[in-house]
Order: sequence, then structure tokens, then C-alpha cells
Amino acid sequence: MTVLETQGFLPHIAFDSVIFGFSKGKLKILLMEYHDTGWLALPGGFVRKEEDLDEAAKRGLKERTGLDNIYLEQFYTFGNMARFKPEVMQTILEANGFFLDPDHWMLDRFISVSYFALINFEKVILTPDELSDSIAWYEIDSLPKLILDHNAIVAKALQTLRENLERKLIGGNLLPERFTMNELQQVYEAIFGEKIRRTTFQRKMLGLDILERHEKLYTGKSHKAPYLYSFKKV
Amino acid sequence: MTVLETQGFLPHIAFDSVIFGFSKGKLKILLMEYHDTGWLALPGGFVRKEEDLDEAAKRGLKERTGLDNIYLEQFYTFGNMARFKPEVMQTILEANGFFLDPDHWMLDRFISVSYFALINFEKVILTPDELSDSIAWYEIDSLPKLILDHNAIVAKALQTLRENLERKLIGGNLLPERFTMNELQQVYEAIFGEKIRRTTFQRKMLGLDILERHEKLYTGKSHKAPYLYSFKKV
DNA sequence: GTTCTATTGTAACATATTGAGACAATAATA
DNA sequence: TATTATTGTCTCAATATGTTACAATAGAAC
Repeated sequence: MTVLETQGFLPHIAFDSVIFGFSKGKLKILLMEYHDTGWLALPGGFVRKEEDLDEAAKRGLKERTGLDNIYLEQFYTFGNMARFKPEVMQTILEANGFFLDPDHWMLDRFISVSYFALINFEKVILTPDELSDSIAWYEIDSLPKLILDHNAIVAKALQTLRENLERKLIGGNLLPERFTMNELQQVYEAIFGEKIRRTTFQRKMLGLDILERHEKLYTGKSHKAPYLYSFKKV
Repeated sequence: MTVLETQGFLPHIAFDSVIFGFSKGKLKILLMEYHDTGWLALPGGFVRKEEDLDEAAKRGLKERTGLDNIYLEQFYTFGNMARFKPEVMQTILEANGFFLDPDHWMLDRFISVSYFALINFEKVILTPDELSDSIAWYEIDSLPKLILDHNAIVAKALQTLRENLERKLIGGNLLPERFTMNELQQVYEAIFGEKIRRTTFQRKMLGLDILERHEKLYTGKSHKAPYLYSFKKV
């Protein structure tokens, strides 16, 4: 199956995913680099005619990262005319050797239903799609220029993530099963983009009664070893 | 122009609006009753081929309420297969004397980009669309059964409104330009569905430094007259 | 006018939450 | 054994919020 099949997908509707990961103290997202053009874009795709919208997003996530069962949240649908630039998709396709009719469905106007995902960086197996050379991690606070309105999509995703983090306890989705308090704090600091007071953070997290304390983690460093924590199962 | 024109609209994409108003201490939304069927639905519409998605929602709002310049926020896009029930739209259209080809675009699968609006109840001039008998206010906490997934759309709208109210100061959009502290409190109570302590609410609102105090409102009641307030202009 | 009632605006105090610093515990190293 | 960096927890101060109290009034009843 190729992306060029005319049957099977809903026209005018796409999805894009802002996939967040956390590594070495930095918040990162996945970007794809299209063949020959050097253009960067969010991973995305189209919706099958008999497929739930959410299922399409999950399928796309699975195809790029190999991961199932991911924290995935729809946050906004982008549908301005300004994002309709058929020459962009045309250039990408031509760089891959596809020369389409100007009224081909893939060159039509699309609205993009956008999702963000929080994943455990360590578990990802990255796989580019058939139009791109690579898929790789990019630091959220030094992103390059992306195609179309994808920079705006990332900005909105980050804004939504920040707002949600205050209400839901989703930060742990970016970490391995067991983590230290310091690692959890670094996740919060990376998302909010500012330092957090250590003692206040620790007291609040423990007070929420959502963490389970496990054995200590001996790293070989010459100081007191921190406890490992996991989120309590519901 | 009729809804049946085949040109001009993007297929598969609709919008629905949860339009909130506040009157007599109750939070209400606008619903349309389709001709002959008695079926109730959210006001909505389709997106023109060269129209911004947001503009389409604003246009729909203007058509039903006569209002421009409304607080309008996109909150979710519903796109599950479960909401694809062509017989519903077919019945509505037939009740209006339209008998369509089974592959007419209006009987196709749609995803619905959903918006909620906050409007000043007093200023609305209601106008049904061409398929419905009436458009009217219904209390949010005693809603009847709506078509398709529209009850779920309303539930999500209300949830988003509650979450946003804690972060943004949007409650005033449901009131006239000038209002008493008690009226503002009633808006908050209606949205959250619970009583709020008067003195705490007053202290917090005044402390936010967003209200301007005006003259007193003499209602003729035999007690101290409350001040009128408005939101400070930015 | 005087008294009464309902409601408003604000003060006062109690309680809870958060900010900020201090300090003992401890895992390796010198 | 002393030293260093980091962790876990405690304490006290500063804010914020919950709760009660009370004076100020706009009319109505008399």
C-alpha cells in the first residue's frame, strides 16, 4: 500500500501528532525529515473511511514509534485557509518520484486534527514513513522551522500540556516505570520551562498520595542515594 | 441558497456549537428542533471550500443568534464511526421534502469540530435554520435526548468550560456589560453546579483587580443596594 | 419619624497551603 | 576518618482560603 492510493482515506482530513519525550533533562518532540527537501514536519497521516479518528492517531503513533497504549490527547483542530499550500505537498511528493494530477486528493485542502502524546523515551523504536529520510528527536526549546503551520501546532500542544499538567498527573508518562523524585522534578521543569523549588515540589508530590516508594537507587555517586518511586496503580 | 447545494462545502467536515447563555440563575444552551421529527440537535453547519474553519463557526453563530464578536472557543473534534448514522440526516431531510441520492455528500460520514460560545442572553435574536421549526433555550441540567452524539458534545463542552473558568476570567461573557457581584456569583454557581461562599467569592474577585466598580443598583427591594461592576478593559 | 427585614460590603480570626531556609542522614571518595 | 554532594524532612514565615461577625443601608411596615 502506498500513500497515493485514492481509495480508503477521508479527503480533507488529516491528523498530526506532537510526540513528547524526555531525555537528559530536556523535553523533546519527534520530527520527520522529508526526502531530498530537508523539510521538517510533525508525524501525521490520514483517516481511513471506516476508522475512528482516535484510532487513526493511535495507528500513526504505532507506525512511527512502535508503541501501543500511549498517553494520547486530542488538543486542537487547525483549519485555516492559510495552511492550504498544495505546492508544499506537491514538492514533497515529487522529491519522492510521484507526479500527481493537480486535483489529486492529497493536494487538496486539509484540516488537521492534532494530538499530543507523552511517551517513555527509552522504549521508542523509530521508523520513518515512506516519504521521509528520518524521524528523530528535537529539543522543544530550539526547534527549527517546520512546514506549514506545524510550529504553531507545537506551540499549542505545549500550551495545552502545561495547562493539563496542573490538573492531571500526566507527567509520569514521560518517565520509566520507576524514577527518582529529582527526575520527576526535571520533567516538570522542562515542561514549564522554569526551575522549581526542590523541597516544595517533594512535599507536594508526596502529599498527593499518588506515589509508591520503592528501593533506593545507588548510582555510584558519593552522596545519599535517592528512593525510586512509581505511580500507584488505579 | 439551500443546504442541498453540492458545490461550495467541504465534504466530511461539520461544526457544531454549544452556545451557553445565562438567565434567571440557570445556565442554558441553544438547541434546534428539526421539522416534523421533533428531534433536537446542536446548531451547526458546514465549512465552505475557501473559508477558515473558525470563520465557519462564527458565521453559524451569527446566523442563529444575530451576534458578532462573541466569545468562541474550539474544544474538541468528534470523529468516531459510531456517530455516522446516515439515516438520521436522511430522515431530517425527508421530513423537509428532500429526497437525496444515497451517495449525496450530506449523507456521508462527518467529523464534527465543536465550539462553545458564551453570549449575553439578552442580546440574542434567535433564527431557526431552514430545516428546523425552532431554536430555543434549554436548561443545561435537564437536557432532553439529542441526536447522534450531541449529548456527549455538550458534556465535553461543559467540562471544558469548567476547566477554563478556573484559569481564564471568561464568566463575564455571559452577563450584560454591568452586573452585580451576586449575578457574577450566580454564573459561577450555575457553571460549577454548586454553591459558593459569598464573602470568599467577593474577596477573591475584588482581589484579582479586574473589576471596575460603578454606581449602585437600586432595585426597589428593601435592603442595601449592591454596586454594579464591569470588567476592566484591556 | 421609628422600627424592622433582607442583603451587602468588609473586617476579623482560624485554618490550610506554599515559600524559604536549616539540618541531619548518607554514599562514595580522598 | 574527614570531606563532598545530594536527599529527606522539619521549622518558621508568608499567603491564601474558610468562617463568622457585624455595621451599613434601602425600602416596607407602622
